Amino acid sequence: MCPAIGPGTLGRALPLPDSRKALKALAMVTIATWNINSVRLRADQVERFLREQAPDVLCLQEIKTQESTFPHAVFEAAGYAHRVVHGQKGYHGVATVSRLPLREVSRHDWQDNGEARHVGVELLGAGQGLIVENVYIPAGGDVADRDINPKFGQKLDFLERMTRWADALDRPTLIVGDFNIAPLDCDVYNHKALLKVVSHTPIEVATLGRFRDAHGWEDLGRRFIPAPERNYSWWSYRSYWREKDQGRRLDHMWASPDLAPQALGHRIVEETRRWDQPSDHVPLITEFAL
DNA sequence: ATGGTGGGTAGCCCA
Repeated sequence: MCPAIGPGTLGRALPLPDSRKALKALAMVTIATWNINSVRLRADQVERFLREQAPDVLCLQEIKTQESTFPHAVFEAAGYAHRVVHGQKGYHGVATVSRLPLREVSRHDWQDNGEARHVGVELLGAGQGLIVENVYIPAGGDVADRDINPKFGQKLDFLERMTRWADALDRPTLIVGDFNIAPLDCDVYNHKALLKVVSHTPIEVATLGRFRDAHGWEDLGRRFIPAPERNYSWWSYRSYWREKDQGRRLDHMWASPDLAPQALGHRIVEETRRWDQPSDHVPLITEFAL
């Protein structure tokens, strides 16, 4: 008779799931974000960006169109066969396009007003299981007082709702997009001059800080380009601001604590701001080993 | 320091 082999003994001798995980090659995945300010007007610029930079995933904000008029053919021809579009006619709108398979997992409306400002996806191929949240936080109007300017209050409320949501997240997550807030003193060209300017007011910075702390997000832009190095992502269209390099860091890529160690590099593609008829924002790209 | 730009849309709204 063969000696009995207990299943527990066998299990300890061959911990198969862990072994397979350790042997699996890491996938290099690059993810980009760009407020494009009309994807139809600048479809050729997006195509050029994809050709020159070749990110695996691109998160777009301010596409300014609905799903039915999104320039799908341009992305299809460029090899971005996987697309999730949360659009609306004329305003706002976000889309995530990818060379890797993905599926939509969230389509939040943090203001309950129908504005299309957030879409989340899960990667299914390389980088399988990673959640990529693509968000376009409201600009907030001109006056930093919610009693005078309801849009400013809506911006803060949007962030508070995202904060309660982020507190409960339990999967590796990257959140990217146009946050419309420059949080650090060195994220604007003149900290003191912008303290009362929407995008850099102390209450916005504090509210964004609570969102960060709710999940322990790591600001990849400042991990790879440490303060106080210049790190702008947006310049006004007005020529005298551009000429003086009066920019702000409004666009961000933040990693959850379990994802952050897998980020290998990060850069700003500032040259797009010098193309003809550019977006007022430039793209950011992060490379991960997943 | 400045909406004195730029986009969408259709008689202004949004950034």
